[in-house]
Amino acid sequence: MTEPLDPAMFDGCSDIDLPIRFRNKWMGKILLCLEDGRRRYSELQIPLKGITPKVLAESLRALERDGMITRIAYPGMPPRVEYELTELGRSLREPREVWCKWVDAHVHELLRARMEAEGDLRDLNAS
Amino acid sequence: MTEPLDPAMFDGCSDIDLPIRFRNKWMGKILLCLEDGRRRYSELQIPLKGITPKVLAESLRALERDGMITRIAYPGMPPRVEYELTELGRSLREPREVWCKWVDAHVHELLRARMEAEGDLRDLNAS
DNA sequence: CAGTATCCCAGAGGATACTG
DNA sequence: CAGTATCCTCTGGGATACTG
Repeated sequence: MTEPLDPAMFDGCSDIDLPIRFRNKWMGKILLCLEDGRRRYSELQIPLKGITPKVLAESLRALERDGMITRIAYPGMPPRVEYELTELGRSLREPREVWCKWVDAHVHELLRARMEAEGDLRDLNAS
Repeated sequence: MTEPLDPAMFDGCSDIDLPIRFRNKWMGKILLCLEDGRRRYSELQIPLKGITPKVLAESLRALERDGMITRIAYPGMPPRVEYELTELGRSLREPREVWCKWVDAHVHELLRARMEAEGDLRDLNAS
């Protein structure tokens, strides 16, 4: 039989808890957008449909603080700023791709499960 | 040079957007707790230090709706309920481990980056 | 034991307008 | 162009008490 769970199971185990910053809605997309080269602020806004300037700026600052990206500002008018992945930021590619592969492979099961759950709810409401 | 970013970059690309449910604070830990066997509700509360019954119940319902776990209720008094990973739930192990390995390998760089950022802030405040 | 039922709050994220 | 500044909403998650 399975052993009892250790109360200290996660002590010193930052592995699971740390990625709070990656629970950010846009992080994954921003990182992906930067994966094939430097991008300007305004360039990022295009594929990131719906992101507001405030949220994009905040997300970029957070990624910068975490050492995931570098901000490169060119002096002059009009301003020109580019963002680029650091080595650390680039190293995220592998885990992200593994995750994406999982989703590709299982998204249908997941959606089906959710739809069945919805169906059950409808049944309940109907009764 | 890098090509312009496609405005429709994420169209039909659920890969990045879908895991909203996994942005849940406790999902990773719950899944991990279930990884080596069935667990009772009360057993889960122990390593998940600090989780409230409401949040644990909500998380379990969500995981169930997504087809990640199964709820097994034994009739009788006092009640006894066990949770178990489904095949789908078990398949999450690999991506989770890849992610954990990334954190293990890079947590120091991340923490150092954050501390440096803090330092910069202090410098600013001091000036 | 395995949960609900209530109430509450911080903070993530959005809308809009403005600026060096 | 590359952001700030404000204001606002919403909901994930916590605290506490109660129950079949």
